[in-house]
Amino acid sequence: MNIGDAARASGLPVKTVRYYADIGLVRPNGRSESGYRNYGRAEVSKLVFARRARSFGFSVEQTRELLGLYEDRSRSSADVKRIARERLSELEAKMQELQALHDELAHLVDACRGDHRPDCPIIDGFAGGDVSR
Amino acid sequence: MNIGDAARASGLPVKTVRYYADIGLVRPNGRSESGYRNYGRAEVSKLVFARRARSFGFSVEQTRELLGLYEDRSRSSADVKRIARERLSELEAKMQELQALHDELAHLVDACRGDHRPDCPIIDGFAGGDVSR
DNA sequence: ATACGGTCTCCAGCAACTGGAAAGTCAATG
DNA sequence: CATTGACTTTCCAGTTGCTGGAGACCGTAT
Repeated sequence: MNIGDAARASGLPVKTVRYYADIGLVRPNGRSESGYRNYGRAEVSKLVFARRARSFGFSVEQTRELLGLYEDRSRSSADVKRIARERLSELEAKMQELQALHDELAHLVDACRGDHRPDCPIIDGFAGGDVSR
Repeated sequence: MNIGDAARASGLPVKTVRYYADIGLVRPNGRSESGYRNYGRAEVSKLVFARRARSFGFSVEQTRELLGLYEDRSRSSADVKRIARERLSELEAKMQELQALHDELAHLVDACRGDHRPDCPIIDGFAGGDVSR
């Protein structure tokens, strides 16, 4: 599997897959005779996982840590569990914020009549939003 | 309200609030005699909104567009509604992906015994993940 | 009056890509 | 078998969105 196929399969741009190979986040399986990077199923899974993690604001280093669990079978599973739990609670917080943003926008769309009057309530709706972190 | 208070209220670093002022994303209400930026309730709401939008991968320009709706009362509300709807469906897609990432991790934590054996199923769980964008 | 924390501007650096150039690879077609 | 065109390689520069630090000014409190 060449880089282009891996990119398509993982939903990442080729450039990014190459970049991840360069920084050692997701290394290819190996190289072909002519120097082409080879990717297999496992690598594509890691790329998908990385894409998801990155898209929710986990840094490359945090993503590397999670992917590290994938690789390092000598790590104790209690350790693995602890790290995964930490990330899980971060994810849950993120989900709440995402819900808040969604609801805010949905409410505003709802309240807006959708005609051509310039006093769309979307404008005023923002002011009352939740201010907590 | 000085920049520090606005930062605290919005959950953003002072540096970032200043940066947003510099690029005109969220401008302060005005300046004090001595040049201090002034922020009010409306500006803080915009900062919160901007923080949320940014934290879910909306670019500064997309965020600016959404905040622009807030400002530009001369824009037709149909236009406003259309843009907001587009963003809403993006948000819903993001929520699904976030749920998938969460479930993946939660399942793995569940399956992991949490003892010190090195063959924690978290490792194997990754390989079977969803590969769609 | 002096200490302190907050604020100002400016400038440099970082993270994570992203785009473009120049050259090599590979499969298919004339 | 030559050549076309898509794909890949490396390298390097540019972009986005902050982030840290220096040096100076502001504002309140002892």
